[in-house]
Parts: sequence; structure tokens; C-alpha cells
Amino acid sequence: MAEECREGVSRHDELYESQSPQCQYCPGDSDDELTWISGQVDTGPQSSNGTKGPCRVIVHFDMDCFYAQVEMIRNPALRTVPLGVQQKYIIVTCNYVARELGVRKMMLVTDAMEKCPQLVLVSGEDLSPYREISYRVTGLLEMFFPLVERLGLDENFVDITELVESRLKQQMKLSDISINGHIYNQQPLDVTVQNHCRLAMGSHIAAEIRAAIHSQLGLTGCAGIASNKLLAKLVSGTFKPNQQTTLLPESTVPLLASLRGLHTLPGIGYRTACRLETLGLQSVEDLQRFPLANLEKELGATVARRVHSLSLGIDPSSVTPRGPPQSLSNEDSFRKVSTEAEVRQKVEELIIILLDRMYKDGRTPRTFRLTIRRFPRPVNKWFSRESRQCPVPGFLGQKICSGVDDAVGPLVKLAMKLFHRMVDTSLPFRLTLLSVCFTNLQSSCTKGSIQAFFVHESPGKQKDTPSQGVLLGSTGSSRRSAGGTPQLEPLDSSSECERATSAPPFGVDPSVFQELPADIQRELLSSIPGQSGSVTPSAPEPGVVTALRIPSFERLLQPSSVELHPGREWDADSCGEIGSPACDVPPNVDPQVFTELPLDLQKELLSEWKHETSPLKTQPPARRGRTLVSRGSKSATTSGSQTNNLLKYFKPS
DNA sequence: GCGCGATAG
DNA sequence: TCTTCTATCGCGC
Repeated sequence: MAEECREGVSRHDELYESQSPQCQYCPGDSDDELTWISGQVDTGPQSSNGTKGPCRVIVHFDMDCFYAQVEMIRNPALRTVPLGVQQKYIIVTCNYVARELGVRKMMLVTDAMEKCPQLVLVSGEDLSPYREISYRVTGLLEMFFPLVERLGLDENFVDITELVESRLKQQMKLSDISINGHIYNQQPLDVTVQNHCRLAMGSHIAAEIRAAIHSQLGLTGCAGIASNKLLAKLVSGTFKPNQQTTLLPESTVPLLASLRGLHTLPGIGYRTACRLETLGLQSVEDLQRFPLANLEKELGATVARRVHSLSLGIDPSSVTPRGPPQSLSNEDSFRKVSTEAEVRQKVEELIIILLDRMYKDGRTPRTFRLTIRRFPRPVNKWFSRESRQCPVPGFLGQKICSGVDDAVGPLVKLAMKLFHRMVDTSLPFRLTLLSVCFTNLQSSCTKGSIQAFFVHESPGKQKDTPSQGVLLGSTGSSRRSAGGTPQLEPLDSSSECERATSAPPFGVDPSVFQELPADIQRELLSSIPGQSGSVTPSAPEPGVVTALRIPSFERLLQPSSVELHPGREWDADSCGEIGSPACDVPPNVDPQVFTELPLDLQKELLSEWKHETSPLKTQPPARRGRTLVSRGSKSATTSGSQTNNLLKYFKPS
């Protein structure tokens, strides 16, 4: 996000230069007053005549306590206990059971154990399982949308403007439009306002996104729907966990006013907040009121304009797909490493792991970097890392990308050279961190597919680069649900993608099946009886939706001793929006689809599910279906958004 | 290209 | 107190 904002600023600056003084992003100097501010706050794009034009529709999706969720998927028994994910002596995140008992993110393990002696700890120092699941989430989103941007491991922005527009064109009666989930500030929806309709439609698509991620990957999260990335991110956390909130433009002012402290604005970090404080600015509103010209004197034009815009809810940055990472690094922290031999040992361990990741990535690194942190930290320096980097010799690059393990020795040598450029080993030293990093990654290797990053274990399957392809959601009637509800449909894959011609497995929409890449089709087919024999589901029970297998997902998640449950339990803790259908439907029922059913049918289904549910509300009947599938090591199945339009399975006949 | 700083989760 | 283990981008040289 921060990077995006910076990137956005350059575009922003162009706007300043080319369109002043009428540019919407150029307030110009002002003698302030609140009325002026509310006039400047981004309540939607304005055309030159001052009327509101159509806004973009951006979704920010933020997974609930991501590391903890991944651990709970790997070991379902952890769902009901207070769980903390530990890195060294820090609880980096914890589940909601633990939160209710007073555990917080980034708490010291000792403090957490004091607060909650029954806290169960798992180590989260190896990020690979989280990284893998994280890229699966992004990959899933990219199947439906061309514009997906990752932010860290657990957040994604999706620009859904085009899909909103195509659905609105199909919408017969705009007066029927409603909002799915919460509306920020409980602002009434006005269907005569174009941008309200766009955002309302966006809220339904966001619900489908959340449902797809839940049904395919078993993960819950929050979504924010707004007209730019900044506002979508700010609003997404309003209701947690597993809920979504839409910001209508008129509520931008109260949203910004609700922020406590300048650092709560994404893009304003600790340092900038400190500098702003020296100007006497403490709140977002202080920053809004502060004359831009004065701000520029203190921060420079670039930073000043960016943060001033942010304070007004203006964020011109676009949702920018990043593709595979631009660097791969591996680091470890410790209390004390003070001999060269220890350094060499640590560096070798780090390199071995990093080489494995580099090999799986498939690209060739051209630059190698070693980073250290010394103790005590240098005075006057808060953040004390030092690094040295050097080119990776060609022969070594070849070894690395071909996977031969004799790259380790030369790399350790290289690392020690860099180490000696930083540390004089004739003097005492003490390090508390070592990090190795490959950057300048070139996709030159014959093995070559950088896209394989998303699907390590099946290098034959290459992910298409996100294209501006047609969204299938607006095409065929055969791909609409029985209720006429628009459902997410995958983006068309590239034409070079071969297609299998077999009939789909039972329960899978044939038209959807035909759209899948051939390898996925094969995997689907291999997961049904009589094909590869790896799974044994018979025809799905009523209420059960047969699912797509996510390649290698199960193997990834498979813990050594615990059965896999691809989906979350259906319990009060993991459930979302109180009073909304999402909270009341079983996990294999798409809440979006459910809400589109006639009200009487909804009631009937709810009543049926309720009767079949234990008093503890943990075992809805439909969950039996989940246990049908995927017990072997090669057979994960999850219900898919492609298939969850099978309304006929909702209700036993 | 290099090393660092700022920002983010 | 700025923790852990990453990752990105911009600046000045």
C-alpha cells in the first residue's frame, strides 16, 4: 500500500501539473475551515461541471488472523482452543478464542501465557505454509478478476469496476439493489444515486469473493468496499471478523474522523507521523486543515501532497497486479552470534532453505545480499540493519536454477565475503540477525516458468498472466444460478490452454467444467470414483456441493497426525455477520446464493438446518458432506464458487 | 547498481 | 520496546 501510494503520487503529481487549478486532487491553498474540508474530502470523482461521475469500485479483502487460520486448517482440533502463533518470543497472531482471553497480536509469549495459561502455541517461524496459502488466495481471485494486488500475505485489493458495470447493465430494476453486509455509519442507500448503485453491486460481488475463498480454501476474512484503495482498506476492518462493510461516499468524512492518530492512515508510517507531530499535527483532521504550502516546506512536495491527499480520503493509486515476488529472502534472529564460525553456520542454514525456494521459483537470481543487525544497536539509529550485496556469478546462477546442491558452498563463500565487508572480525562483535536475499530475478532459465510460483508442485501447469479478459459473468445464461443470481465466473484462460472434453463429474456445472483448464479438469475427474480411485465420494448428499480440487492444497495442509478438514467448522466463533444469512447458513452454502432465494424458501431452509443442528451448533447436517471427500493424500476437495450455484442441492426433495 | 530509509502486514 | 520474517519502492550517490 505504501509503495502504491508513492507510485500513485507520481501520477498524482502529473495531475497537479497538467490540470491545475481545477484538478480534483488539487485543493490549492486555503484558509481552511471545516466546510472547506468536507468539500475537499473524496466523496467521489467530480466531473468538470461539479456533478458526480461514476466511481471505481475497489474491494479490500483481509483474512482474519491469517497465520492462525492456516494452523487451524492444518489441525482442526486447534479451532476450539486458544491458539497463538509464535515467532521467537512474540505471539505474531492468535485466533479469536485467544483474543477473548486477552491475548493480542505482537504480545510477548511470557505476557500471553500469563494472561492465558492454557494458550496453545505453534511455531510460525517458517513462513512457507502461509506463503503457499496466501498465493492460492491471490490465484483464486485472479481466476475471476484481472486486477488483483497483494498487500502482505493476508490482504488483497481487487478492482471490480468492470464487473460492477456489466452487472448493472443487466440489472433490470435498479430499485431492487441492496447492500450485502454492513454500510458504514448506517448511511441509508439511495438507489437514485449512481455511485450508491455501483458500490451496492460491489458489495454483492465482495460477498461472492468471500464465499469463494471460504468454499475453496476454507478461509474467512473481512472485506471493505469503497471508491479507492485507501478507503476500502480503512473501512474493511469496521466489523470483524468475517464481515464486510461498504463505504458510501457521503460517509467518508466520518470515517476519516474516526481514525485515531495520523499513523492510522495507510501510507503514513511512524517516521512521517513523528515529523507531522513536530508541526503540531496529531489527528487526521489536523492534517486536513493544515495548509498544503506549509506542509510542502516541511516534508517536500512529494510527501506533503501524498499525505495531504490521504488525509482527505483521496488515493489515486490503482490496483496493480505485481506478479511473482521481486526478491526472495530468508532470515533468522537470535540473541547472540559472535564468532565467524557461528556466522558461517547460520548463513549456510539460511542459504539452503533459500536455495530450495529459489529453485522452485524457477528464475535465476542476479544479485545476492547479506544483511546483519548488530547489538547493541547503533546510537541514533532506530532501525539498524546493514547490508552488502554483489552480483551472482553466471555459473552460480546456473547451478541455483538447475537445482544442484553444490551451489551452497560458493554462496556461503560469497556471503562470508560480504560479511567481512561489514564486520571487522579482529574486533568483538555481536549479531542478532542474519538475512540472505536473492534479488534481480531473471526468468531466463529453460525451466523457466516464473508463473510456476503459484503452482510449485505442478510445474506443467502454468498460470496465465492476468489479462484484461472478458469476465464470463456477463456472458452465458447457462452460467447463472437457478435463482438468476449473477455468480462469479472464472476469467477465460488463454487460448493456448488445452481443454479436456470429458463430461464433468457429478455435481459440477458442465458449462463451468468446460471453462476449466484441461489439467484442472483432469484433476477433477481423477477425484471421482472410477477415475483414479483416490477418493470415494458417492453422489453428493443433498446439501452437499461437490468441489474442485485445488492442486496440492491438501498435501500442503496435511499435518502429520491429524485428519484434514478443508473447511472451517460451522460454529459461532467462526461465523460472521450476526443477523445476516452468512451467519446462519452452513459453510458449504454460498450466503450470496442463499440471500437471493425467495424469503419463504430461506426461512424453510433455515428452519430445517436449525432442526438438524445440535444445540451446540457445531454440526450442521451439510457438514457430513465435507467428511465424504478427501481423506487420502491426494484428494482435497472443496466446494467451489463455480459449483455453488447448484441450488437444487440446497433443498432435499 | 548499491546501500539505506520508510512503509507495510 | 519498535519485537518477527518478510516484501516493496524511492532517494542519493
